Amino acid sequence: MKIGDVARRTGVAPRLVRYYEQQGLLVADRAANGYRTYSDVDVERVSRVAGMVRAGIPTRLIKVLLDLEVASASEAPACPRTVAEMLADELVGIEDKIACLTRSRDTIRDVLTRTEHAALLSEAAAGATPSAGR
Amino acid sequence: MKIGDVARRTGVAPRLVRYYEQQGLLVADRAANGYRTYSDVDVERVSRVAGMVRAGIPTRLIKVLLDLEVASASEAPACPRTVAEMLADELVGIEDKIACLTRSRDTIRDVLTRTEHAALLSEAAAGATPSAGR
DNA sequence: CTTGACATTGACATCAGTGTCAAACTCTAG
DNA sequence: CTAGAGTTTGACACTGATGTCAATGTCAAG
Repeated sequence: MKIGDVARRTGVAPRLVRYYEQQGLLVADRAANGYRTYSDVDVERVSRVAGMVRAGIPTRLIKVLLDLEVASASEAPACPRTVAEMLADELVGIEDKIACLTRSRDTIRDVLTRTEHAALLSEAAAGATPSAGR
Repeated sequence: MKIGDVARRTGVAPRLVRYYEQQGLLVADRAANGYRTYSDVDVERVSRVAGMVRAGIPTRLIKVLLDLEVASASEAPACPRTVAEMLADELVGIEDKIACLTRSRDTIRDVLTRTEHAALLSEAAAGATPSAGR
C-alpha cells in the first residue's frame, strides 16, 4: 500500500505521514521504486499518531508511549527509575488534560440538551471510535 | 491584584496572560496606573484557559466554551441551529481526544505498576486538581 | 510513447503559542 | 532622591505542526 492510500484511509495528509516518519514515529519500508510501502498495521499506527497529536501530546512523548504499548503488551517492560519518574510526570499532565476536556465535553452536552438540540448528540455517540474521521 | 501575582498563583507567565487577553479570552480592568488589575475570578479563569490550551483546544474554541459555561450557568442559553451543529462537531473532536488521552494514561499506569514504580502513581493521585501546577 | 496521477526530496511559508528583549513608566523601599 | 522590582507596549525570534510549491522520478492506461 502506498502513502496516498494511507492518506485516504486515515484522513491524514501524505505530507504529515512523511513528517511523522521523520519524527521517528513511523518506520516505512521502501519498494524498489523508492516509494514508501505500508501495511494495515501502519495505517492503524498513523491514525493513532494523528489522534494523539490532535490531543495535544507532543511527538516526543507519542514515540515513547507507542513504544511503551508494544513493550507492555509483551513481557515485563524494562524501566529505569529516571524514566519512570518522567512517565509519572507526564501522567499528571495527561490527567489534567483529561479533566479539562471532560469538563468542556460536559458543558457542550449540557448546552445541547438544554436547547432542544439533543438530536445532535446521537451523531457524536460513537465518540470513542478508533478510526474516527474527525 | 497585578499581573505578576496572577502569574505566581497560576504558574502562567505574564506574557501569556497578556496574550490570552489579546485573544479575547480575558478582560482585565485597568488601574489609574494603566496596570491591569485582576480578581480571584480572573485567576481561576487564567488557569482554566491555560489548561485548555495545554489540552490542545484552540483559543477560538476556548472563548466559545468559557462563554458557554457562563451562559449555561444562568438561564436557558440561546443557541441557533448552526451554532449547535458546530458544537456537536467540536464535541466529537473532544471525545476523540479524551479517548486518546485515556488510553495513554492507562498505558503509563500499567507500565508503572508493572515495573514496581507504582509508588510514583500516588504523586499523581491529585490529577484532577483544578490549580495543578503542572 | 505520451499523458496524467502519484511519489520523492527539499525548501519555504504559515499559524498558534511562547520566549525574550527594549524603552519608557510606576511604585516601593531605603 | 535613588535604586530596584514590576508593568506597559511593541517588535522580533523560535518551536511544532502543517500547507504549499518546485523539480524530478515512476507507473499504469490509452
